[in-house]
Amino acid sequence: MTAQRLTRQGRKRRQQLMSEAAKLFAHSGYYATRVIDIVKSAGVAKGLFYWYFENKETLFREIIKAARDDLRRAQARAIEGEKDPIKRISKGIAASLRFNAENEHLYLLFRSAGRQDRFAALVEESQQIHAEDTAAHIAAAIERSQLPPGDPMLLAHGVVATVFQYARLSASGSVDMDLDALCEFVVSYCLRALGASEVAVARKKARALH
Amino acid sequence: MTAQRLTRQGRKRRQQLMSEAAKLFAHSGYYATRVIDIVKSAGVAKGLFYWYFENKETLFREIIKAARDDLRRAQARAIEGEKDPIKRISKGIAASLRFNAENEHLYLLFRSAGRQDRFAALVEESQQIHAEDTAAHIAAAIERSQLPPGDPMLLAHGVVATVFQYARLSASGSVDMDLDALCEFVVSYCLRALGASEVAVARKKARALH
Amino acid sequence: MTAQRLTRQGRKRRQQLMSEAAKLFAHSGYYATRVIDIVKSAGVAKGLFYWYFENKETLFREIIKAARDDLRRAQARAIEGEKDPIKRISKGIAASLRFNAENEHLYLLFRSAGRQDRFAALVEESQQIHAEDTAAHIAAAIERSQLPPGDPMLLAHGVVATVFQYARLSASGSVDMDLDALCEFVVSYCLRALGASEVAVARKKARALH
Amino acid sequence: MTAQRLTRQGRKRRQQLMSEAAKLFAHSGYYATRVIDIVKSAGVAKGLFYWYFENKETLFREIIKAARDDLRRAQARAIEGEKDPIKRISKGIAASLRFNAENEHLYLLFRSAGRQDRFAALVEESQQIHAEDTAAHIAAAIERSQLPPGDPMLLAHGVVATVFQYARLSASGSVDMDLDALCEFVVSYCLRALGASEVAVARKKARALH
DNA sequence: AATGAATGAGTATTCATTCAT
DNA sequence: GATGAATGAATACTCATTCAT
Repeated sequence: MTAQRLTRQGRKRRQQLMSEAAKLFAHSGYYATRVIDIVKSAGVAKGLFYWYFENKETLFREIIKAARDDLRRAQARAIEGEKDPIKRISKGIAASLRFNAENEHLYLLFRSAGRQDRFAALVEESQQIHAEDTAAHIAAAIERSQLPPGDPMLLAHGVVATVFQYARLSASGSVDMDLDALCEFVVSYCLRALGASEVAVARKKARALH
Repeated sequence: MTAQRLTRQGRKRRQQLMSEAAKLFAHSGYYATRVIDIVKSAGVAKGLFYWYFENKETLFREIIKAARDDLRRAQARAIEGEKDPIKRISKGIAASLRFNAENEHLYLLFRSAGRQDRFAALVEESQQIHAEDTAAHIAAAIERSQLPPGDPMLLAHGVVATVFQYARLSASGSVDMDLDALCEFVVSYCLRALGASEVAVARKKARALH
Repeated sequence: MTAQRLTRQGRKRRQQLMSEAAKLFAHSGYYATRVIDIVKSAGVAKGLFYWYFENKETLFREIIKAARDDLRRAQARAIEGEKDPIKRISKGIAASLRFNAENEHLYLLFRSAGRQDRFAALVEESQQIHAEDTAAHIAAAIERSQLPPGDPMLLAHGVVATVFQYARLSASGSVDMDLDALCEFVVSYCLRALGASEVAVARKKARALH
Repeated sequence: MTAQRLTRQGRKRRQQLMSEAAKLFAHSGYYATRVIDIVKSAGVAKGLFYWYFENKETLFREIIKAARDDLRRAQARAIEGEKDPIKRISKGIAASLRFNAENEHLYLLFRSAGRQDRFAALVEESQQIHAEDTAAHIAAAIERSQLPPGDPMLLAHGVVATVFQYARLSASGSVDMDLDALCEFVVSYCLRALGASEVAVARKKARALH
């Protein structure tokens, strides 16, 4: 591979290779997917791979990052315009679950990455970003007393783990709920965990006292 | 390797190899740990590995299962004699966190396994077993109205994911709480998620009405 | 190795490897010939072997089959245009002996194969094909009363064994006849065994009676 | 292994190992039969093998020689007391076929040996011995004008090959004759090949002329 | 005699990467 | 841009043989 300016056809080819690779990585994991599998499924010769990519590892990282950004964008779109922090959290959770359902292979890819020690840092970093996004909303909610006091980042990590766990269960077919029901379940599970219901009860009580 | 009768020395050697292997697998992962690394770190010849184990993969699985069983035993010991379902859940969570803290390398090993596609099923299975253990207590708690109604397995999966997430954060040094504080935090987080606090509030209210 | 389109150079290289391998297998046998010996004697890197062949065993089988077909072709060429069954048998026998004399290494290869249990079936099969070729001529000769009645396949096996035995003796230098004399000897030996001379005598007698 | 005087039990054990080894070698061939297979099927530990035998190869040779001698003895017994050379040839052929039928595993062993380049000489030598036995009778028959003139060794090789070929076919189940019929067929096939029938015809004619 | 432990040389095969055309 | 050829380091696993007890 050389630093390069690609023609239109070149960009297309590169894109094609990435997309085939993503599928294969998602399905079989990093080690089990050989360079030759990728080029074969794109119908080109082995040597061409190195025209477009530096090596297998770099390609993998690139794919992972792209997947992560896609997910982030999906969340941003879902939250857009929503001001209430609790609702932002809820919508973000639902968007994650939906994204995973719709892009199962990106999700699998992400999981597969997390399974390779070489990429653990990358995934850790992604989860961190994710957690930070969530933590911001939690902090805002705490600020407005919609949630009881607590460390936003710490709580956010719990939420992220929960969402991923249920996305996994859903993808593996272990849960036979429809997507809407699952979203509703996970959202309320997380809100309870964050203490939203206690606050609601307390508020009611407070209001009653007046 | 062949079916065999081991002498005391043999059992010792086998044990030694397993333990060296566990450390290496935990530290470097399955692929990066070569058979030769294992025997070298035990100070014996290559061929001896195959006297005791069928192959690298089988050994790895064996180690994973042993680790899983160790964790389970630790939980069982912690819960022993405790009748109250909610307390069983709480003690189980704390035991898991403690076990991970004390046996960091077994924990890392477990994670490493989850990262290899070849062993995904094994880890999945372990998580399932784990979730079932937890689900039993949740069901009992619901039965006694200590928790609001819900699908025990579904809820259990959320708990398991949460516990593992925080064990991970703690192991990676991302949380600077001491172990006791962490246990307390995770326990209350999970109980809230399961709805324990709502029930408590409801009960209080009920009692107040009389 | 993967299904592939070979360039001219590729076909040439593949051919070269096969031919080097054939020599080595013939000389040292299957087990004693290592993949590295083959590539070394072709002056290429180890990995290239697996670009052209699936593995050592497959290559060996391929070579054996090629040798068998070569022999068959040599026989076919020798018989071509000959109508008389007895002469077809005779020419076939002579052609086999000549082929073995001229392609001693293919012959040795063939023997080497017969010596490996893994390939016994392959050689058995070849002998069968061989015997069938011969049996067809024997049947025709019986039909025309050039040979006394008998089971053609059964008789053919005797002929095949005899021919191979003498080819072996000749190759090992145990017989100090020239090739022509050997051919003559073996042909008449086999024809006698098939009963050709009795028939000839009977015919003479019959003619004498008229 | 050390030069040794064995106790009664020792001789028994050694015999047992040889017999198990013979079966395994016959069934799977030299390379495919591992030392461990031998000791296992005798129910003893690996190390014991080297108490009784120098190594695998030596054992194999020993077994081969024993098998060859058994066959020779069987032939000698069959011929014993028979004075007529032609009948000695016939009885020898029949005895060989019968021996192979009755001791299929020794026969297979012998074949297996012939298939290994390391033992080719051993088998060649055995065939030579065999051929010499037969050649002696052929020479005697020629002497008495029971067979037409010819090189006895050369002819004997043809007979040996034929006998082995049919023994093989019979063992592999390719011929569905009973043993007696097969003996009769092979005997007359060989006698024809040696020219016995021509001589008989010539004699008849000669007698007629008087 | 007998056992099970230990050795280590030997070999096939894989696969990312580079090269020549 | 594209192809197929070529490289070679890396690694799991086998098995005859020897050793200590």
